[in-house]
Amino acid sequence: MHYLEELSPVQREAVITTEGPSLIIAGAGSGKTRVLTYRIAHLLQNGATPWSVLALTFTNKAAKEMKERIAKIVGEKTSAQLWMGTFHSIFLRILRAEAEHIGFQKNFTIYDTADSKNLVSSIIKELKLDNQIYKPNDVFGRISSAKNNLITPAAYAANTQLQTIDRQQRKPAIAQIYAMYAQRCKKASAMDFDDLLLNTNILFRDFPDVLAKYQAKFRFILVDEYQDTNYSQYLIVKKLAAGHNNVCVVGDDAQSIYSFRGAKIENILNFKSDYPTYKMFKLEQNYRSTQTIVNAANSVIEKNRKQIKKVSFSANDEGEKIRVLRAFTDQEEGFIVAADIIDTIHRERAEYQEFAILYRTNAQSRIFEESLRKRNIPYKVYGSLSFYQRKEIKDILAYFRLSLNPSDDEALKRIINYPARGIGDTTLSRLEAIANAKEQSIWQTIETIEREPSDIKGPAIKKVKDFINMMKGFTSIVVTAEAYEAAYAIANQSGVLRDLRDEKSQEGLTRFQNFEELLNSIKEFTDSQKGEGITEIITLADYMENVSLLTDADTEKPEDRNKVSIMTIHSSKGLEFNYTYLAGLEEDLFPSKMTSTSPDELEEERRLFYVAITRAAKRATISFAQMRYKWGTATNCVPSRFIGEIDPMWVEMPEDAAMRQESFGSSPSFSNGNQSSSYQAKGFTPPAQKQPLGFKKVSTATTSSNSGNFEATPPEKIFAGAKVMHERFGTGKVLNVEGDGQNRKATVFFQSAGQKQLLLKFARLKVME
DNA sequence: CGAACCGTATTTTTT
DNA sequence: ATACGGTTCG
Repeated sequence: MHYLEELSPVQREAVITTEGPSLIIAGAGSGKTRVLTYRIAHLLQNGATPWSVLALTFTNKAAKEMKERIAKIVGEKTSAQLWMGTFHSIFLRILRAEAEHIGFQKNFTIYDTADSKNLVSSIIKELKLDNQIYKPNDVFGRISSAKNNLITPAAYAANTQLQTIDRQQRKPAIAQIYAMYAQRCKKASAMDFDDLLLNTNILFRDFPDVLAKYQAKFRFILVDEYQDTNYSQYLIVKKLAAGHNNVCVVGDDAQSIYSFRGAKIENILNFKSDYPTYKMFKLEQNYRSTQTIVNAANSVIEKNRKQIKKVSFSANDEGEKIRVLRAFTDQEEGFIVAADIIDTIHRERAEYQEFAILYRTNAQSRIFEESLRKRNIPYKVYGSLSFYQRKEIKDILAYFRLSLNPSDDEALKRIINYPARGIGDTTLSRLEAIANAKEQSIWQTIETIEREPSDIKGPAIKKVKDFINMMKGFTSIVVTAEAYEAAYAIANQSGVLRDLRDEKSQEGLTRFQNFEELLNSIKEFTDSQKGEGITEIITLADYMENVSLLTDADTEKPEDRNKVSIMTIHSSKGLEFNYTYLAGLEEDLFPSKMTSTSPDELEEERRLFYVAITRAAKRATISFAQMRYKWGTATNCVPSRFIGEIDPMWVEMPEDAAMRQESFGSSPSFSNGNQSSSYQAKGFTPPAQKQPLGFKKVSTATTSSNSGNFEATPPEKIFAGAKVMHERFGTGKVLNVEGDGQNRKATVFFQSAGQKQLLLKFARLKVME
């Protein structure tokens, strides 16, 4: 029972109180994972069977980490039988088992966010709605949040409140789009992420005996990060917990940062009323960070209204003050951080893996990648473009998906003409129209195409038939062959393999390597399954089930160990580093521009800031830039209000600008002198404009080939009344110019084309003398 | 039908 | 800056 001795008195109580509802409020760095793992280990050692324990997490990473730690205590055989995983993966497993109850086939596909958005997009197009008003992103967001609140299409249409909002926003058709979306998913035998939770709720609501079965099965339920559950997840837990009433939730209201995807902080705040017999355990000691860091974080989070009172404290060293670094530009910020990492490594004998650079938006990663690369610092970017979201990977996975589920329209649309086989948009949209009219999948439509009169021509029919026949070969391979064999055969026979191999560019090579990596991962998967004593053939279906919910850092490789981590604050949650750099602390960036209007959202940003600060064990460093490129244009920045919200007692503010100039001798580059005044005020002279006035080369950012080079006049030289020449429209006269900086627009009258409005940044205009 | 090209929107966070 | 959608041309 030695493990109990490694725990503080409160932690121990939280571990051994296994009966009844428990609420564990776990502040940052309070040993939450340790308590959860020991609690599970304790359950198992006191007679609970592993399959009666349900442990729900938010990320695969958290689940994996916990599994490994439990395996060390109770052995891998036992831990492998736990029902431990993300909400999505656990209920996917249950939904597959119970699919027929709710009218789905066992082999249903999972639409990822991209598939979902594509589908929404095509419905908007089909309804001939203006996609400026009905932005697919927005609409999908509405659908998603409806689902997370368990509002079905019918309920949505009947809900006067929602209807009023939609009408006010001039989007009355959302209910209809939602209904069509749901119907299309069903037809394609597909569920999106939100459906996994929604359909679980439907299953439990409509089939009491199924619910009873799982209630009886799961004697002990544990939920990690309870503050981040949405209504749908909350209700699933509540229903299951009604069986044995042994539910243990762990969370920290101060770290609730996912309300944008429907998380309800109220779920943790109201736990006491949902489970009146609950016991509460407050883990208030922070074992991770210095006193300074904990105190600084507390001084910020105090400013939030909604919270459970607790005193987070640290008994570690007092530590150093939080440093604030000021940079002139975003580039300099990258330079400073890289220099400081090198400095710290030399001075404190630190290792790369002890460092993390955290930021608000993924767009900020690039600058740090560049600055670290320049200094030869190894780094790993987390959660940027996930491996599984790369085009080449999605393409080949689409083949697998379609082979397993011919109804999967999104997969079919993706690959019917990849590699190119002469099936164009016209043919595809005609097929789609027929499929929609007959409420069947595109695959079915193609199979029965000759029997119907249609405006699809003979040659086109032959091509789609060939495609289907090829796919039919794959559908039979898929059920009999080993996953790897099937995958290889499909890649080979479909022509994808050749297409990737033929690509000669550097980019193409990377794509081919990614493809190889995918095949390797399939191989690894089958091998590892066999290692676990599974003797049947491991098919591609088995692999796909695993892969569909994998997203980011699940594919961690050993060579990534000793590297600096670069990631968003969101993905840093739950992690810790000795040294952290929190970058881009500027108004409109952090707090984000989108949130600064509503107080609730601002509180969430503040919690996000709290999460960021508390990632550091030894030293936290904050930085901001005074000028940053946004959307390709230079913008002046104001330091974030959050810097001022930290009690000054724990902060070391930047030194004088004059000093800094000596220590950071880089000369930041400027696109133009527009912002020069603020630099000169600090005694800094921007470099002279390199760009000579007059004509300059413009290479459009949109095409990789520079074939379109054209002598053009810089925007500054365009003024009302000037005669100009345009590559396509010929000569014209400028009527007026409006806007500023790079966003200047000119209205030009061309003899050939009439009046045109041109964004000067892109327009290829030449002033005629 | 497909490549080349232009213009616009994008950038808040993710299972 | 870049990704994507839409349009035009071969």
